[in-house]
Amino acid sequence: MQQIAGLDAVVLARRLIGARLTVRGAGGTIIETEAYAPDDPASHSHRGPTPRNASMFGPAGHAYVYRSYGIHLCLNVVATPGAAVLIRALDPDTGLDLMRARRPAPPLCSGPGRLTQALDIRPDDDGAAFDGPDFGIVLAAAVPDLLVGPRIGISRAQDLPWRFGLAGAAGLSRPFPRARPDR
DNA sequence: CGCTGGATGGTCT
DNA sequence: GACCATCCAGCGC
Repeated sequence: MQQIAGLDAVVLARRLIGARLTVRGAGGTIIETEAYAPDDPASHSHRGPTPRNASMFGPAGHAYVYRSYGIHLCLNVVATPGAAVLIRALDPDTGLDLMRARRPAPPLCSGPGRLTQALDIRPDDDGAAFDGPDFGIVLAAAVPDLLVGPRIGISRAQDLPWRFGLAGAAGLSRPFPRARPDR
């Protein structure tokens, strides 16, 4: 995808807030992301390429899909080699019936595991292009007000403020500690 | 509200 | 054998 190719993971994580994500006819507005960098101890790419994280070292603008806690899948957008952005929450507005059928109990898309279930992300989506037939991303026309905070659910590099949210959005996976918008 | 523990499986030490 | 980029139900306040 031309607009996001080559962007640093932190820059991309910020730019994806407010963007529109669609997967096979379902989707909505991205309201929460996290950045993972190559030299980042919390990143799967930290120790170099492996079979699991191979797509993190593949083309930018493609998906990195991995299984989390043996149960859930998580969806990332590859940034630079070894760097990716985790999509943590969506404000769903398209294909709501599809999503509700896949996830009977709300919330639909508040959390990385929940949104992959609602969007019917599958393990073989790993490596798929976001400008391909199944996935689409359209960046926001204007830069929205962002919330910034530490990443969720990690045990290392907990101090890095690499979690981003859309200010005022309902449906964040968790509140941001910091009350004030970043800009 | 908050906290705790179980589910569940691949990856890495 | 340990460790998770998670979610949910159950319990106590």
